[in-house]
Amino acid sequence: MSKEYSPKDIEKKWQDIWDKEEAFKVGVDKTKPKYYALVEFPYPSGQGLHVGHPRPYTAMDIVSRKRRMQGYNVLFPMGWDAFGLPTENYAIKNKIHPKIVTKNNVEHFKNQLKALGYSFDWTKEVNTTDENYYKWTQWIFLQLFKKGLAYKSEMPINFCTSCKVGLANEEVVNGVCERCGSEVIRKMQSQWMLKITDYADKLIEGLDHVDYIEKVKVSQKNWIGRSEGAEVEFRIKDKDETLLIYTTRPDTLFGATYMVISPEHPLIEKYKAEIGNYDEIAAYREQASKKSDFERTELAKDKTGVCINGISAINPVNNKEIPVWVSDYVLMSYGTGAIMAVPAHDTRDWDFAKKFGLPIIEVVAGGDVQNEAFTDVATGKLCNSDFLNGMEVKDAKEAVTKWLEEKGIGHRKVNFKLRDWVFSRQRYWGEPIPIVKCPCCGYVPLDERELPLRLPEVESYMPTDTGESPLAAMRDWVETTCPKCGGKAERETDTMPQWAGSSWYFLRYIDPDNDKEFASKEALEYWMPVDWYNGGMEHTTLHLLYSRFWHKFLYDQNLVPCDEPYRKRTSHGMILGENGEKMSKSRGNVVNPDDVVDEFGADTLRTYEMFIGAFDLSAAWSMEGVKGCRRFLDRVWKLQDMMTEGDGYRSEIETKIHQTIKKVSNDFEGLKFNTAIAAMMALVNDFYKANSITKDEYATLILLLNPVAPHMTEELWEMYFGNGRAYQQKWPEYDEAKTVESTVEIAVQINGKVKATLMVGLDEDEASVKEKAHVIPVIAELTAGKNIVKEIYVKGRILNIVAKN
RNA sequence: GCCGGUGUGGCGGAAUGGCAGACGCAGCAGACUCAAAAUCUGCCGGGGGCAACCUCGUGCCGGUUCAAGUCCGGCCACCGGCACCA
Repeated sequence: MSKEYSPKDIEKKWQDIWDKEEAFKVGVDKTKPKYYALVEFPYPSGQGLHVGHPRPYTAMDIVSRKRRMQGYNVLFPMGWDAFGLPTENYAIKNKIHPKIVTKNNVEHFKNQLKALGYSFDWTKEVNTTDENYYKWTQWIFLQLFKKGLAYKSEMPINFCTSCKVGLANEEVVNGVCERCGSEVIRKMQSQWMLKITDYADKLIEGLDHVDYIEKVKVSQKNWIGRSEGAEVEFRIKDKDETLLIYTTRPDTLFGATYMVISPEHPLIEKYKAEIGNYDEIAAYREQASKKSDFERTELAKDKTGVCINGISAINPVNNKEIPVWVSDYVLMSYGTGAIMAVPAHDTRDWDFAKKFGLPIIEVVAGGDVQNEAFTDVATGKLCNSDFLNGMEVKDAKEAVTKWLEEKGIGHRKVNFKLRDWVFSRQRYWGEPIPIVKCPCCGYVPLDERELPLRLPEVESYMPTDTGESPLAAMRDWVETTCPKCGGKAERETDTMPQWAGSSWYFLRYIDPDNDKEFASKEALEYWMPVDWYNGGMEHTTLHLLYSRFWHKFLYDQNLVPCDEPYRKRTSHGMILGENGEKMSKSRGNVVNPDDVVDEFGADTLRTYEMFIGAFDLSAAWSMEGVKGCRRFLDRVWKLQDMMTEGDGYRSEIETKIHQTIKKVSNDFEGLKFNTAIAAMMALVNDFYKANSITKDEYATLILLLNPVAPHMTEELWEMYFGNGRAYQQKWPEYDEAKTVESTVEIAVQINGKVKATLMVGLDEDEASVKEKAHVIPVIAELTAGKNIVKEIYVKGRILNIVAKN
């Protein structure tokens, strides 16, 4: 009898061996095909590894290990996205430098990851908070600045009235501060912005050339929100003034019965003197600006507004005079901040018109516009629209746009929902922005040779009362000289957002110790693009979009060899608590991976997380399920007691083995780890039924299972096969011809219902199969005296006899 | 409101339009044991029948097809994201 399977004895042993042998260290090797597998690097929080982390890591570890066995040179790196708020908050609370907090957390995380046996190349480890790393983050920022893609702008920020700090959008939950629950107001502040909107079209277009799961593509496209329409000028009556609007429905121009401008629209101030009810409008604007995000969403349905007295506009298509209103449902930040309102064919305009008794004119026939806005553009023809009458919406849109362009009162225009990226944070624990503000020269970049611009030691990490970064209090750091004129100047005190470091980390992995460039050309040429990147859906419109933007910019500067960074992108589902709810301390349903490893072993945790369900869907944790996976590994372990003297695959199980190799190989690539493991379980069950396994059969099983349960399979390999390590072996191959049985059981149906089964040769001809089927007593009986209308034979699967009375 | 996803046994979940429920969990029975646990073996959707079998069954209603969990049309429920984007 073999000794008992004891993960505790085995797992540490192999982790140490892999370390010592530098088993997964890679370099540029042009004799082999390269494969770059990437998982999102974690934020090293104080809580340590969550049971959700191992799911994507194990998945990509499996792919990496399999690819190595298939002869690829695989880069599978790991690092730390370590700047960020929780660390800073922890530092404030406990008066420990964030650097120390980060160091401790990273150490803890790394130990946990090592205990799970991942085949990361730890020589490529990066940490976004290392000077030698953020030096290059700053360097890329300077390139963006030099190309005019980084600029400073007055922007409203989210300001917590209680904490007195600026908050990122993600930190505002339902209009209140995520940390203290106090009201969040908008406050104007000068912010660094990145012009991601310049890349809006490229970011959409690039999606056509990459293999991302559809969900991700759709989300990114929706987020960028491209729309095609026209800008149209409306004359203001009795003034040498026009009001420019944006519309996606120029075809409905004849239905515009009033106009609406946003409360912040400059027109109001410009004609202050002529507006009869200026005070009323100013009061409305004041009220609108005070609305918190929470109120804005809550009150979204209830339209408010004020008509501007003394100002009216002329609809350019029919010269009709129409009123101009002010309402906060028109946003200054989109389009031109002014719209033409077509209540018959836009639900928001319809709501507004109904509330204020404005006329509703139908211009696309097909609905009942007095009762409901008719917004269907697919059906319906134009009416009440002069030269557009009778046209389809699409044709009318084109015709009227041409007409506007000819008359010089309008033109085609593409708009995006995507806004420029607010890149400033009034925080300590982030990359300092390498810019100096000089009273003579304006914003001046640091000389690249000055990088990295290090974070200074500060007394307090607390943001100041004014909402400035704690760096602002460091006068001796702030006060500097202008790199351009040498005069007195001040450093920028805002830092970069957490998304900065993660926007290019996959490039640094390639050549992490390079002090001349962020990575060498040669290494970039060899490794890029990332072949497969797996990460969370929650990063689709943030990290994933930001990093594509940076990468496209670097490509345009000739600094990287390809325009899209990731060839393939997949996403994993969340791991929920046993009760099906999101794991959280307050719900008391958190599972600690360390405990699972301790009780069952890392291989069991890995197997379970892959077996738990479809990889892209969320799945609830089950301790009973974990036990089942441990049982499976125990059964594989104990197969050693059933080993027979013979080698090769025995004929009675050969087909099953070839089928299993095929299924496991394909399922690993298709992220169907649960069915791959199920197939191996089924094979193991067969060995138990036979109560025997040959050496070669065992070897194949061990290698197939190696990517999932690397420690146990290495141990077994060493015990029985010895020749090198399991991870160094060739991935098992299957013979397509041997994956099919020569005789198969088919179902014989009558009128679609199974009545019997029949063994036939796979290549047996149809006539012979039919003949055999009709001899079956049940079939003969049921078809007796009936008219056989037709018989359908699907090779090796089914014979359906359609019989009628 | 818009976009996306998911609905299959007691549970997690399998099924290129071709025998629904693979594999696992739980449960039941047997073997081993003084006994229990562990392990091994077998059974395991509902209803009916002594039985061989019959019959119903993949959220709901309809359709296409020799054949539908799968395709089409119309709903419902739950989960996630976005949200006055003209």
